[in-house]
Amino acid sequence: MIFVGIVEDDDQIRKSIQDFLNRQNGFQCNWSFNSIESLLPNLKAEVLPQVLIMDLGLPGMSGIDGMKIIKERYPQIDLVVFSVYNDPQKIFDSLCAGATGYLLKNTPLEEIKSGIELLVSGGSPMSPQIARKVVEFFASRGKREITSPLSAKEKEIVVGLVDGLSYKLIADRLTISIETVRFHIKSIYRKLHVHGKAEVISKSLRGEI
Amino acid sequence: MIFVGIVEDDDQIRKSIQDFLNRQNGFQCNWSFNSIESLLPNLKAEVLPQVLIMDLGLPGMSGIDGMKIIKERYPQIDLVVFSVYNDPQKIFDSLCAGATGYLLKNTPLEEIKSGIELLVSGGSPMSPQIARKVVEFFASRGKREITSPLSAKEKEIVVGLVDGLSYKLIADRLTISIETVRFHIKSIYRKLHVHGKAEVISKSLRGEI
DNA sequence: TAAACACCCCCATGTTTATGGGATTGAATC
DNA sequence: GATTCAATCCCATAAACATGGGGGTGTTTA
Repeated sequence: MIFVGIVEDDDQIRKSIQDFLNRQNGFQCNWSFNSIESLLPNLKAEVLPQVLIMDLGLPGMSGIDGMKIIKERYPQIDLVVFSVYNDPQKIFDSLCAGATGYLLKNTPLEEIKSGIELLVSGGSPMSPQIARKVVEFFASRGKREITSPLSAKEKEIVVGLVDGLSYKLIADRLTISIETVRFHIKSIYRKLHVHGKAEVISKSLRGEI
Repeated sequence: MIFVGIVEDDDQIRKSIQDFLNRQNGFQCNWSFNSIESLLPNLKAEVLPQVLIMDLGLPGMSGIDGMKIIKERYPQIDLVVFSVYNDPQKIFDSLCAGATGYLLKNTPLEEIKSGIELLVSGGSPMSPQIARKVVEFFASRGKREITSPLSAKEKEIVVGLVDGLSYKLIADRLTISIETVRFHIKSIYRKLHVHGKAEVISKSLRGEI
C-alpha cells in the first residue's frame, strides 16, 4: 500500500486525483490540503505519507518554500511537483528544494499513478518537457573549452589561483620561477580582460574559461 | 519515419537492437558501427540519423569523447546513451557531452523504442535509476544556508569579493568604511578557516557558504 | 625564413591584502 | 544589568599582488 498526500488549491483537481488514487489497488490518499499552512500541522512523525503531490502556485506559502520545510523535517517523504509551470527556474528551484519528481498538470491520471509507483521504486517521474530541460542544463555546462583563449600552461596557473595558492606556491607546484608565474598571469589578465585574480577565479568556476 | 544509428561494440546487442527497430513501423536503423572511429567517416551532412544510440565503453575513443565530436559537427543529432554504467560521473559527463537521453543496458527493446519516440518528440528518455541520480544532483545543491556561520553583513562582503571588487569598492557599495570591510573580512577568514580571498571566492561559488 | 606564439626568466614601483592590535555603539540574550 | 555579538571605525606592518618594462629559447606556420 502506498500512502499519498496532495497539496493543491484547486478543489476540483485535488479531489479528482484523490478519488482516482483511492480507487486504485495499493493506493491510499488521505492527506488532502489546499495550502502548506494547512498541511504542516497535520504531519505527525508516526503516520506520514510516503509521497506528497505538491502544487507550486499555492495561496500563502509557495510550494517551493513548503517543500524546503517538509524535506527538512521529514526527509523520508518523496515530493513530486504537480504544476503548470515549465520554466527552468521553477524546475531547478523545485529540485533544489527537494522534489524528486516533476509532473506537468496536463499529465493523465493513469500516468500520475505510474509516476508514483516509479517514485517509490527509486525512480524520478518527470514529464518529457521537464526531463529535457533538466538535461539541457548539463549540456550548457559542456559546450566550452574550444574557444578558451588560454594556453595549456596558463590554464594550469588558473587552477593554482582557484586553489587559493600564492604565486610562490604556484611556482613550486609547476616547478617554474615566480617571475614566470607573474608573466603568465599578466597574459591571462590581458586575454580575459580582467584586472585581478578574483575575477579569474570567478570566471573559471563559472565555466567561462 | 525515424532514422536511427547505433554505436555498440557488442555485435549481439547491436544487431538485436538494429533488427528489432527495423521490424517496427516508422523506424529505420541503417547506421550500425562498433566504434566511434568507424562511425565518423560515414556521417555525411546530407543523410544523417536523427537519433544515435551510443555505448560508452567502446574500443578506441570513448563514447563520451565521441559524443562531444558528433555534437560539435552535427548538433541536430539526438544522442541517447546505452550503457551499463550508472555512476554519477559517467552520467554527468555524458549529459555535458551532449547526450539527451540515458538508458541502462537492461532496458527492454520495447522501451528503447518508446524512448526514441519520446526523444524525437522533445523528451529525454532516462532509466529510472538515472533520472533519480540526476535529480539528486540538484538536491545536493539545495541543502545549505542553515549552517552558514557568516552573518548577513559578512555575506554581503563575500558577494563583493566574488564580484572581484577591491576593499575600497566594497566599502563604497555598502556605504561603510574600508576599515569596516577589513574587519569583516578578518572575521570571515577566521570563521571559514581560510587565509585569502581566493579561497573565499572558491568556497562561495561551490556553494559551501 | 620571418612572424607568431608559448614558454622561460629578471627588475622596479606602486597598490592591495592579510593580520595583528584597539575602541565604540546598539541589539539581543540571559 | 551584565554579557554577548554584530557592526562600525582607526592604526600599523609585512606580505602579496598588478603592471610596466626588459631579456631570452624553442616550435609552428605562413
